Amino acid sequence: MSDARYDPATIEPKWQALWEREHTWEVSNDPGAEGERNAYILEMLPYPSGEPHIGHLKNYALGDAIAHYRRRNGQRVLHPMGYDAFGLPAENHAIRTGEHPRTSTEGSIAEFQKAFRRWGISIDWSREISSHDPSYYRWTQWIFLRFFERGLAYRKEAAVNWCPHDQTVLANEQVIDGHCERCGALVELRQLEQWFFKITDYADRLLDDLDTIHWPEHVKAMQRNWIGRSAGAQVRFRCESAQTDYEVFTTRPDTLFGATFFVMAPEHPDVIKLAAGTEHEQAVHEYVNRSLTESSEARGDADKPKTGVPLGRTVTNPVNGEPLPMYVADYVLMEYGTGAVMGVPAHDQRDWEFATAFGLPIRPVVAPADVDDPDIETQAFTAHTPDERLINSGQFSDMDAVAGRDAIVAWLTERGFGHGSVNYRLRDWLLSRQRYWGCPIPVVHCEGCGIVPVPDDQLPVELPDVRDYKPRGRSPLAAAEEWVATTCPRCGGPARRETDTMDTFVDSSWYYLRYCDARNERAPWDPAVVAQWMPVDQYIGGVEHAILHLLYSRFFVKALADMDLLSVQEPFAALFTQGMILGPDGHKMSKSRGNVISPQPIVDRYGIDTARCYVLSIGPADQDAPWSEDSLAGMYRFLSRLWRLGDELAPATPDPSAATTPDHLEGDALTLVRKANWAIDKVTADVGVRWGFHTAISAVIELVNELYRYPDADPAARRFATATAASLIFLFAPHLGAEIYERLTGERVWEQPWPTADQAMLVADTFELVCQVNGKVRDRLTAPTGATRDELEALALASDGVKAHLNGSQVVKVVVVPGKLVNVVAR
RNA sequence: GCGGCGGUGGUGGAACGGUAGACACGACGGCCUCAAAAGCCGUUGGGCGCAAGCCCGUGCGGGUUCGAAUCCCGCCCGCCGUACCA
Repeated sequence: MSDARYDPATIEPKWQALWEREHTWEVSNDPGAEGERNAYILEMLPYPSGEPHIGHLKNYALGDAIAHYRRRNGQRVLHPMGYDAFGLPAENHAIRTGEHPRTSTEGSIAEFQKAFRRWGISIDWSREISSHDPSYYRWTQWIFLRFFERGLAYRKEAAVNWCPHDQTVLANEQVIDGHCERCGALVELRQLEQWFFKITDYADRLLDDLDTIHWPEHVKAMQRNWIGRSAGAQVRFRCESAQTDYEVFTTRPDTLFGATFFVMAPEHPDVIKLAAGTEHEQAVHEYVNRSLTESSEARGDADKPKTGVPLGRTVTNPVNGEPLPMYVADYVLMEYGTGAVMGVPAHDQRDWEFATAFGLPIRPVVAPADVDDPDIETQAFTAHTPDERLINSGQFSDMDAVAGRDAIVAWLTERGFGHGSVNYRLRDWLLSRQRYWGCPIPVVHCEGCGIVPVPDDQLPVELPDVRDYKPRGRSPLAAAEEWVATTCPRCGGPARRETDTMDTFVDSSWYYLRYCDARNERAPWDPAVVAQWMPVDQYIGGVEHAILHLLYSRFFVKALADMDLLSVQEPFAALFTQGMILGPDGHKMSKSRGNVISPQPIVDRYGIDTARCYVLSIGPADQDAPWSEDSLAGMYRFLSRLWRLGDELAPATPDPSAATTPDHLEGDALTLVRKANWAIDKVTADVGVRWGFHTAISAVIELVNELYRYPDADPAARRFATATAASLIFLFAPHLGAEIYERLTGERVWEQPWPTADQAMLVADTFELVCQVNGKVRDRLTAPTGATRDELEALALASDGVKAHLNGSQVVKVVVVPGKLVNVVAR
């Protein structure tokens, strides 16, 4: 056995230099050869802040394994890289240190570039992009203008989430439990004019098309919840004294006869007006003011007792003419539905609590089958039971609840009191930010013309340099007077530039399109080129982007497809969400916990191949798993064992036939070649079908263990088995795989087709027959592979173990699974 | 509440109706060595037994099946997402 040492520090740079020199991983946009298939493998682009961490390593090791696997299966693989370079962390760093965000960001990008090369990731560097580069954000602005032209980007004043710490507005998606996603500050509501994308226009398509993509169920579920489609009806209630109609949205039009009151949100514009002149005017004022100053977190607490104040007026229930007292209460939200609800305390828990607190009548109108009255003593009856029917509902009484609902909606529609309707939880995407380090919004404000888009030929609107990055409630850009002051492209008069910048999620909503045609200077992309690659065949990233990035990107693609700029409806045909690598203590890595493992020292000590194999071997790739230094060392030990085999078996002149099965096999040589074919079969299924990277690596370990078990087997068989191990491990340890494969065969492993298992080698002449009595294993025999059911049954019945356990009892039945086992059922 | 995922040795995990615990880590023992490191070879779910072997074991309780970690029903626990969404 070889006693030379596996030294990744000499092997790895050698191959990296070769791949770099030969541009090995670049693909052109020229159509491939006949029969060649294109594949687009993409990992989520990194946000360049500081240095890459261990999560990046796992992400790119995973994507790289897939990319290599697809290439060797004959596909032309697009595997690019870029940077999501705008954003708050760099800007906050600038506020602290005065260093320009561009300087720190580009420093960080350099770290990532270095790391990706040191990690040997097979990237097509000719397509590299960064979102902060004017040659990129020029097209972000161009896309914004296309959205603007179609009314998909618009300005409106609305109650928006305001982070007092970061001094900027936030999208709904960026508010977590009432706190800022970035800094954790308690978010306030402010009435401000802001830019929005009309993502709500796409709610139905975003929901329906989830059925067309191969994404993890939990991610689809999150998106469904977030879109929050509910079907119901819009119903109009007349307030005679105010001469106004108020509409409500309800998912339960079947309970309309059970309405006993009517509630409006404190933010509802008519609340103050309605109370004016009534005895409740003062109380309503106070209540509304209190609600508006309360944090969204405190107000959103569902356990909070119901509060409210009467408005001193009534509305009329259209189905029965009953007057319903009106209230203002903070459990009604202005943002959802119409900002007003009908109170049906018998069938809605919140209404039940409100009615109980205010002594309002609770009238059941839906009853389960065979029950006269539902139990509403301690809570609302909200369950949907089979065959439930309407009661106390005028002409609709005794109807089946589902039929009754439709009948009531039809009745309302006929008389103009309402109609069926659908509501969404999804709101439009608030995209403007009062911050510096982002893509400028390419419009100007002209006194005469209003909002005027910057013409395409004047793009990009470049981000000016400023001295002070500190947010002061308006964008730091507003201080760049010379930049702000401009002329109106329409009338030529004086105008001011928009000083808000875009949410960085805008930048990352289309980057995967730019990769396809990254150097195009006339357009963001050529639709014909994009059509070659899109959609992304396999997207890989963290589950933290399940809603934001993945929903926004889907919206972008649909909107761009509607403009005939794309021919696909979905950006990512398949998605894989990798699990986190936790600290050695089993907790999420964090500086404050002091459990952060940094990749660089690991790579220096063991080499990147060990690190890559390790992060893919700790468990199923979509699951979280803790870091273990010991297991990492174990992986190094395994790669060393493989390397020593290669070193020992490498002939003076490499022989390409080492990669093919030797002839005339018997004994240990046959065992080894069988094991090699078993490993090919196993790794192919694990990587190609099941995404079982950890079991794939285990299979190669088994193959190597087998080689150590038979050190005296025929060298040709050992070379074949070792070359096979190198060929398979190449997906995860590309440098070592290439090194050993070349030393044994003289060939470049990445230019070799993915190996195919020889079916004849997957079955042996004999197998171990498991003999059970009543389902319990009682014996194991060696049986010939082709044995018939009868032969197997006879073998089993004759075995000592079976006979000992039958011990006189009667055989009722014998189940035979050919090639596997015999189960004798006895009584 | 709702939605999604999960519960298997000391640890990470295998087994996708057919031998529970592959593979790895850790631990223990051995070989090599003056010694150590490295490496190599064993043993390693629990209990009883000198042994052959037997019994018990996949969160809990039922069920389907010749056979269940796996499928079905009912619980318990954990994680993730979301939540006064009418």
